[in-house]
Amino acid sequence: MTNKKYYPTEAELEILQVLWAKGPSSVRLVNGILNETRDVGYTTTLKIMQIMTDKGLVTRDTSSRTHIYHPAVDESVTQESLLSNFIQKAYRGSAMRLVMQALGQQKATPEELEKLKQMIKDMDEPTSDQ
Amino acid sequence: MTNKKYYPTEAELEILQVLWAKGPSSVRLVNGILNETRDVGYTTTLKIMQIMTDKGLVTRDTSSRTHIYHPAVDESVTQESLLSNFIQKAYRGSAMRLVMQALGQQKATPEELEKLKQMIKDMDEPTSDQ
DNA sequence: CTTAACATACGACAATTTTCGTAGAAAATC
DNA sequence: GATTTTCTACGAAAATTGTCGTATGTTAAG
Repeated sequence: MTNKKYYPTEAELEILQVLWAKGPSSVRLVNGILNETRDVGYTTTLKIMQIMTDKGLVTRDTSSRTHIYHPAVDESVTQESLLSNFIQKAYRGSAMRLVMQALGQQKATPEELEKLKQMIKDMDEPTSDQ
Repeated sequence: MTNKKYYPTEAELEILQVLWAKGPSSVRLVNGILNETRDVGYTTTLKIMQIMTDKGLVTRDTSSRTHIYHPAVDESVTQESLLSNFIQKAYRGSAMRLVMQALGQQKATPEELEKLKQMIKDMDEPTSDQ
């Protein structure tokens, strides 16, 4: 069932994170990494990755016996899509409120702060305005 | 089953949003508001609110026939808890990346921008540091 | 008083997601 | 070449969440 647009489920997202971080990988490798943080059976991971193939979230190279899975959706695009859904559900659409809370929750590196300042400056003085 | 700490599910969160916005309310009122945006049966809403009572997400005044439900968890606390979970799941813990994307996604009012600048200033020059 | 409207309780079904056992083929090891 | 290991495929159970029908009682209307 290709074509439709899917939100990854939680387990699927976990797998996508691995693929985004490590690049194209086998089921065994992905399962190994998942098991660093929690117990998951090998066939469980396999099954979910097969489902993800059906959904079009990943593609796979089946030319050798051990299939190699590639992420088929972009990390940023997926994150933004999940984010806008999350903002709706948890913050009734107020992205700013989320930003404030997120800022309060974590320390930023000097580089990040610099980038932040720049973004805010840009929002403050719109370059393409009339 | 009181005592344990629960993440509200999506449907539960929707109901909490109503209670946070409108204050203590009856099932009928909550269901009415939910039906402004989607179809939900009355007993569906009732059932979920009963479950929420068991979980301790709401309390209820049963002194009159029509029970009045009160939110039992704080909006900000709940949001922050959901947020930190979301940052883990979707951003591998990088709150800053989420902030950047959220900022790019929405316009801010001048007041919000001002508050943002202030927050960043505070992060930049920690007041209580040695 | 009888009937209709409205409330809660509860059980069970449905949909979605996660889990894993088992079968069978291919590869590696002994 | 026999055995063990390592794959994929697949079906089906388990867990979670959302849905609603039905029973039953209470209040309001006729």
